[in-house]
Amino acid sequence: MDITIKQARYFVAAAQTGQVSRAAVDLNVSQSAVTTAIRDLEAHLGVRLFERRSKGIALTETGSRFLPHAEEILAVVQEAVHVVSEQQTNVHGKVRIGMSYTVAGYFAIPLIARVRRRYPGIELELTESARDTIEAAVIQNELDIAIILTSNLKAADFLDHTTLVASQRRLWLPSGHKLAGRGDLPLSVIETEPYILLTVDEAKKTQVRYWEEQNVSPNVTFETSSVEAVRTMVAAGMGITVLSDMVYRPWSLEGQRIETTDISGGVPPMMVGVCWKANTPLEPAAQSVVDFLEQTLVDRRTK
Amino acid sequence: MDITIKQARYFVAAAQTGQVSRAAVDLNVSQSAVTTAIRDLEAHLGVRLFERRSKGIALTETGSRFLPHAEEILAVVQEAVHVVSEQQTNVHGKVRIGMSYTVAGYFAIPLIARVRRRYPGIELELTESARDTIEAAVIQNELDIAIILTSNLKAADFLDHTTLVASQRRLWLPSGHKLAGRGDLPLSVIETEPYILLTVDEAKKTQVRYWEEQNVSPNVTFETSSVEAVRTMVAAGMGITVLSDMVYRPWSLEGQRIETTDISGGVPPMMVGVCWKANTPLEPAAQSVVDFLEQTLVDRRTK
DNA sequence: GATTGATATCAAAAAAACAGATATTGTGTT
DNA sequence: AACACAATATCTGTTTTTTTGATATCAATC
Repeated sequence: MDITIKQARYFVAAAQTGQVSRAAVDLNVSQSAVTTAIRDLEAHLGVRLFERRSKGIALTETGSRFLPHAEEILAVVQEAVHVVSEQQTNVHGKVRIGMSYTVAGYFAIPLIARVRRRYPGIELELTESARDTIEAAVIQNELDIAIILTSNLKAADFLDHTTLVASQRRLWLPSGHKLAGRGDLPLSVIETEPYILLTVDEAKKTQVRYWEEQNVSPNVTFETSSVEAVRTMVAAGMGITVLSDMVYRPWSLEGQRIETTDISGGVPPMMVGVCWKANTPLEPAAQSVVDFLEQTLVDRRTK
Repeated sequence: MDITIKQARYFVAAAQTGQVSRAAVDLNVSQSAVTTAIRDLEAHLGVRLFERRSKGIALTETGSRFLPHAEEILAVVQEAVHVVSEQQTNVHGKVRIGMSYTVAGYFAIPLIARVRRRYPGIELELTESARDTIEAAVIQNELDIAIILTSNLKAADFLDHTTLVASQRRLWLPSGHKLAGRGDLPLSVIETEPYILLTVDEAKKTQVRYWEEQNVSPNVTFETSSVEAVRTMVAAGMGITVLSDMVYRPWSLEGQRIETTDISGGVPPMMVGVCWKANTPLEPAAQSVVDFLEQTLVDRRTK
């Protein structure tokens, strides 16, 4: 009548390890328990979640759509269990939070929803806008905190910050591309392959920066501000790109697979963090939010 | 090792009906199944979720904190199951959404999180601000849609809308108040009892409006813009108020109980809806979001 | 075609959930 | 104080589900 939390947990473990047997070891149960849990889950949902391969399993397109939901189930359950053991959080007040667009879309909103449930006494006021605008607003006390990319803070002297996640940048390739599955390619491959450049937020500026540092000039054949467009084009074999794991999904909207490969020679990860006005103590409510975000993200795998 | 979805479902049913036996009937299981599920859940969490009373059960403070989380678990599970059965939603584009503060805090954010998971190809841009500002922005094409109180739209001629929820307004009383448990009191009781007035957003204006319609002049002893402050003051016996179920919680932050009573003679419910520029077809992405919101809210109890 | 490294299947055992009957509890009434 | 009433709690046997451990199967590679 219903899927179970256990099924979700086994599914997530299997998806993350890419192997039923390894997931079983991690979960301290037998391999057959995981296999049957996944089989029952698939039967219940009426879809195939994994492709069975000789080396393990790989998410189907449906499976990769289901994965974030399954993770969300586990997160929500954990949070529900947690909330009752905490003594009442009496913090209240208003916290004004700024987020840049990509961060909001791929990262912050689910966290914000959790903050709201956790601190019912705190009123949150959210704003999405460009990084520069947000930095300025924090400095002018128009925002209390900001969740933004912290790698290249402009007003770094006037802002304190902590990092929430460091999301690895990897090379995105269409499935079956000649470079796929090699691992540890040098960044210079983007000079010979057609390159799709994402221009949203400060993605372009960041990329240009580390190209220059490594003296690489990519062969840009298309620029777009839409992550989905990049995904579609890469999947269609129109080019390759380098983007962070935070925005990576293994399938394009059209259902074609996208692979990733590590890049050797140090492409910096994308740093997302929370920042606030330097040398100014935060209001208790804002401090609670910052603490919660740090704490929540500590035991999260960098994905 | 884990709570189960079934336990969450039974708990929610019991909390909503206020009776284990009634919940059991609704769920088509035996009363003992519900009782043991709740007992196991309480044992697992190590807290008491209900007070057992002769007429049924009532949430403890901890239980009422747990309830929204349990509901969230069920919602997330339902959504996870739903997402795999849908064929791929290819909609993409950008949708700019405006929300007023109260709506964002108590209603919209969890929905927005769901929209994001449901339509990964849609980029959402969120803005919170005052109702007037949002209406203007929609008309000037600076926002695509707005989630706001629709009872008193200012620019109603230029905006189309559909209602998402109608949240009943009820009288809030401290536990043990002489008027508690009576049911169907006339609105005129607020003339004799000290009244706490919420001033956030347009709450004040709305209240004044239906006071005038019914020729009632309340005995306002305190005004505040914080819902939590209202809750605390009512719980502490400093006055009573009339607010919608959307912002109602049975316990104050300090852990004191708040009761509600129906009001006879037609206090209008709070209408929350989504609106967009009249006579202008919505972009497909925005249309999808509107459709999703309507559809999601249809089978939700008006709480 | 044998080996390796993975998943799938099967049957028995263990654990969990359920229904139905009964006990208990708390309120209000007489 | 005893009783009736209306609810929840507990107990027991049964059914269902999950797990395990052993074995079968499959695909790639040597």
